[in-house]
Amino acid sequence: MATIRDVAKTAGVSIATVSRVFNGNTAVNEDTALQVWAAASALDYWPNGAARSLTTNRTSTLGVLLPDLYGDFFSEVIRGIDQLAKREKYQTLVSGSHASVEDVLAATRAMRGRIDGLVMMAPDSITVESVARIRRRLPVVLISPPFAVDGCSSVSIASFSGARAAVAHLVGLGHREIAMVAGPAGNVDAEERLRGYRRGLLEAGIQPRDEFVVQGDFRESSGYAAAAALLDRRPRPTAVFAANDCMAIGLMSALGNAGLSVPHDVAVVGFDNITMAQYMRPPLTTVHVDAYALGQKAVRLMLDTLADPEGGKVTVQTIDVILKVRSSCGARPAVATNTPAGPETNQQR
Amino acid sequence: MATIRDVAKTAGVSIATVSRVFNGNTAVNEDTALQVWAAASALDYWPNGAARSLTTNRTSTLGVLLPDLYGDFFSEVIRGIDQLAKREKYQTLVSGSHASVEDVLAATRAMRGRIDGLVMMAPDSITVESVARIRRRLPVVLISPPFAVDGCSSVSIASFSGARAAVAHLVGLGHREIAMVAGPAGNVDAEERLRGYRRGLLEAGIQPRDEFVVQGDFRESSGYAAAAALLDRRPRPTAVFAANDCMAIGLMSALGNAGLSVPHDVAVVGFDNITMAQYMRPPLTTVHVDAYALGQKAVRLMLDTLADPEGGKVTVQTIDVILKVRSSCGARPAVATNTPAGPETNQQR
DNA sequence: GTGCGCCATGTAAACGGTTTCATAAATTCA
DNA sequence: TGAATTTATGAAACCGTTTACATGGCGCAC
Repeated sequence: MATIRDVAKTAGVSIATVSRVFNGNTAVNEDTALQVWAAASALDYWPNGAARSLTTNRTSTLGVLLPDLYGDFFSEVIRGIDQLAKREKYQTLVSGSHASVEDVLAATRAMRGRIDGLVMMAPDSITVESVARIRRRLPVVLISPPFAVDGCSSVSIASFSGARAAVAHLVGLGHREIAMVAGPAGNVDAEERLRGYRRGLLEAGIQPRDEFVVQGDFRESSGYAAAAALLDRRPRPTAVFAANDCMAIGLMSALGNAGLSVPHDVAVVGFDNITMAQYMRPPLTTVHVDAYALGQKAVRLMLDTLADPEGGKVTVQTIDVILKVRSSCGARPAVATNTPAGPETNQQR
Repeated sequence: MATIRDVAKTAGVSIATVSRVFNGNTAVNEDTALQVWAAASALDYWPNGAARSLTTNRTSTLGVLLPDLYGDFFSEVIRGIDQLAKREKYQTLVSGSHASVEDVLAATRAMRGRIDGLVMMAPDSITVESVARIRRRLPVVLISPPFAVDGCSSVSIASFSGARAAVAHLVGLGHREIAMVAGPAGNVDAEERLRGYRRGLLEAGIQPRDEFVVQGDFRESSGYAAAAALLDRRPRPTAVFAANDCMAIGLMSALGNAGLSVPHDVAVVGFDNITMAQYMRPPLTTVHVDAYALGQKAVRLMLDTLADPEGGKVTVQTIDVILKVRSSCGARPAVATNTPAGPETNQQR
């Protein structure tokens, strides 16, 4: 493995000159530079990243911490992060499945000295204190955080307004008995969506009932299970809003098995607009979340923080969501035409 | 930011002792160690990764290069990689969207000194020479490579046998006019699946016809477009094998729009078994590829390579695939019962 | 009681770069 | 032509670790 010294010797210059050629900020004689390039190329030399970050105190790497790497949603977030980071000449050190606070702290410790900043979607159980502690050593940007942290920019999903819009839409279609499959307790977005659901009802002059809210965990199986509970309720709900698409899909599956037709017997609305949503029969009406933009915005905020060291400028952003009306809510005929190719998806492989 | 020197001073020992405490391989007096831990914790100290890798020449980081980060398939590969890497105390430096050889070389350059090994799914246009050049400085494990490279272990998908099985299954259902929507030229898996398709036909005593093969690009829109071409053929195919699920989905969509029923008028079989496949109506018969296992195996091979430095033991593995029969092929009634919750999926959020 | 070995610890030299500062050569200007 | 300035380069310090080697104290056998 050739080092800067080897290149210097081959090119007949000092290591300082080689360094200057590779960094390009200080003037170097053109001929000299050419010789250095030639030597470097002959030896297949490229500066060692670790050594470089040791002196410069910069790594050109962003840490990314996610609770999971599973499924459409996170996959898109990562893609957004990776793409912008790459464009800005940053690498991404990714780590998934951090269930506990201890996990998160261990992961950030392991990253110490390897990253310039941390983009984090923390587990629900995270505490302000832990994040503040990480923030003391590193710029941190939070995705969908349960609380504000001094010095941390963050980007959230407009869960509240999305849920409210979903409910308002159902109300507009004539529904009064609207149930909800909620997400896991402690999860910010789950709670915001629940809050939005209640607000939506109130705004329509409908009193929310506790027995119309069934607790789920964002997974399909919990949506499936929720159906049984909801079908027992009297009066029986004529519409169900699920806190995410996976649960909505499980719910629809269970409703179908119970011999009920969606949306005729029960209307269903989800949240997230994962790729699958449009392929359901009937296609799922849902609240669209641009996960790719979410990832991109997080990186953008990180770059801002990095550019303005200790500037203390903290930005709190929200990703807007929009109701994507398909057939599962009954607004359009249940027998939908097949989606034409292209417009809604272009997944590869 | 506290350094090892600060800790040494606070604990009243030398930096060597602190280092020993943190590495735990050399004996240190228990009381001394306790003092060091106390000092470290008080100062919130943890060894700087860059400095450490500079001396040890190890980074505990694996580089991951993928052509894209989009969709179910890659998302699962990454998850498999991340999970095993994490368990083995490695971090993962991920980079997606590398379309050209130049891109790949630039990415590996940028990773120099930051990773111990590289797990790579190279773009189709990659050359043996480029990979060999990377291999000269780093352990490399290839995913689905178009060729063997000296010193590189690799893991491939059993595309050939999967395709053959898919065709055999269609033949078994009585089909003789079986068409194919092929993947992009130059892609190994696409070509292997085409080869398997042809072999499957020959084994059934059917002469493959070139006009029954329509070129696609793995994207849904190309599957959609392929339908028109195939419906013009005389005799008209009674079954179509698509080189991946996305194209199969596009194809089904187009067939539906053309007023044809799947599987009654045309049977369809895909490849990959992406999450969506089971939700199609009719649910898509496809060749299941365990992308998660693919990622895991790649890391396992990398760990082997790393453990046996210059041992030269090169392993070439294949991920077995298995035909997942659902309804789109006509083997089961097209009016499928809805999937019960859980068994086939458990996606979160 | 002397010598030997072992254990715990400290000293200092790497590791591969960047960057400050000094210096020599080349250029400008009066 | 000589001083002043600019330009190109080199020498050396430094970044935060690990680790080979040195050292000193202590227990043990003879």
